[in-house]
Amino acid sequence: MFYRQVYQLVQQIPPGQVATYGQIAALLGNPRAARAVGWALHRLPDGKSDRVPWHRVINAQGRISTSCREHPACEQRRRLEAEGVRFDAMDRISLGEYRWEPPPAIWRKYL
DNA sequence: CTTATGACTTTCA
DNA sequence: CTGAAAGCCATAA
Repeated sequence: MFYRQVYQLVQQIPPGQVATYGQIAALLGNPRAARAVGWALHRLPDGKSDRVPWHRVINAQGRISTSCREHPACEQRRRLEAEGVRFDAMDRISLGEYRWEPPPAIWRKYL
C-alpha cells in the first residue's frame, strides 16, 4: 500500500525538520505521486494522527497547503513552531535549512 | 473499466 | 510574488 508506506516514512521524520510531499513520493519510487501523498495524509486515520507527525510534511514552496478543517493550517504551524521551525515574513519555511535528508537506511529500504 | 477527488508540482504570464 | 493551467498518481465508488 502506498499510503501505508507514506505513514511509515513520515513517522521517521525527526523533530525540527520537514519534508515535502514530492520528497516523500520520490523516496517511495514515484516522484510524481506527490498528490497521492497528500491524499494519504488527508485520509490519515485519527487513531494514527497522534503517532504520525503529519505537520512536518509541507509542499514544495515550504508552505502549509492543508485546507482540512480537522487539522487547520494554524495548528500545523503551531506544532512546527513548537519544534523550533521558524517561518519567514511570508509564512514560509526555509527548506534549505529544515529540509529532512533521509538516512541511507531509508532509501535503501524502498529501493 | 471509467470517473472523480485531493494537505501536489512545475511552468508560464 | 501571485495566480492559473496542465500533468500525474493512488484510492474510492
